[in-house]
Amino acid sequence: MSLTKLFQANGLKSTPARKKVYEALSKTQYLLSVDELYLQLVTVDPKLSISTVYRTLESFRQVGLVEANQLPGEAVLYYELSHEDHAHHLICSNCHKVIHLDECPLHGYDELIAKTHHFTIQHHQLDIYGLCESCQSA
Amino acid sequence: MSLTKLFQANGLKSTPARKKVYEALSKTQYLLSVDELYLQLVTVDPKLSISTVYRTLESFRQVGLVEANQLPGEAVLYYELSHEDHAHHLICSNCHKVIHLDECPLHGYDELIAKTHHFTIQHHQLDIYGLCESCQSA
DNA sequence: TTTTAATTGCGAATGGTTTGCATTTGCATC
DNA sequence: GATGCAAATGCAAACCATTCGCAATTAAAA
Repeated sequence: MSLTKLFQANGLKSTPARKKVYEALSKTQYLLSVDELYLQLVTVDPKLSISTVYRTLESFRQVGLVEANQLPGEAVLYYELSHEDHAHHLICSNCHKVIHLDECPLHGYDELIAKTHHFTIQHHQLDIYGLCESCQSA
Repeated sequence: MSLTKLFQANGLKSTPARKKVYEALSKTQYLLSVDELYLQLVTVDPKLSISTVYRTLESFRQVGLVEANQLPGEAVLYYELSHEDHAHHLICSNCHKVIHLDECPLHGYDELIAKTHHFTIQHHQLDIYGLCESCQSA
């Protein structure tokens, strides 16, 4: 499916800025902040506005194309394309390289815990932080 | 151990503001934002500055007395007293009531995953979100 | 091609957090 | 208990990531 069709299928107009943002996210194995994304894209399109990057990511997020992640101790959000069934991550604290876990290590244990405490569970968040192979060497 | 001694043991002077912040955190079962904490304390001490609340929490955090939590979709941090061995939470999305899990549901499975992907693990984050009993009724 | 609503760029506004600085306050020492 | 000094505080200003208003541009349906 072309990007244009993907966007239109989600009720979004296909624009150069949106294509660039999507392509940048699809090519990286790292979580990217708005700033990182903007700095990377503005070199190609000097009149790109950072507002557009914010708005594009928010549009994408609303239709489920991207996901926003908060990293411990950092104020900014880090974005990645959505990967269904890949809710959990192995994240390099240093370079923000991310590996998607294709299985939830909890295996429903969260629901058991919630029930014990009379909670109605909505969702859970699990991320594992460490150093990736390259960052260990450096 | 008195609060004064607790603070001094951590290299912090014992001040009224710090006692108030600590007491407020020790009495609640909810995660509290800086603002919530400030609004609560300023009624007792009208000339308390919100800067002091920020600085107090940051001092506490640095010596490990409190922990800061980010809630999904919220920009502000939520604080609680540190509970050793209670790294994971059951958090009510509505009222921010928190229940501390006294066991890690991963049981070291995170290290196994990390090893598989050549990551050196540093830490992980696991929080379960839902509605507490009171918020389910309401 | 025309029309219309969505998108963009730009700059200003926002809001949570931090900082500078003068004042106050713990608390160690006398 | 009085004194001295570094730490803590209050206040206002600064900061900075993010959002917003608005006019100009552009995608895409008619």
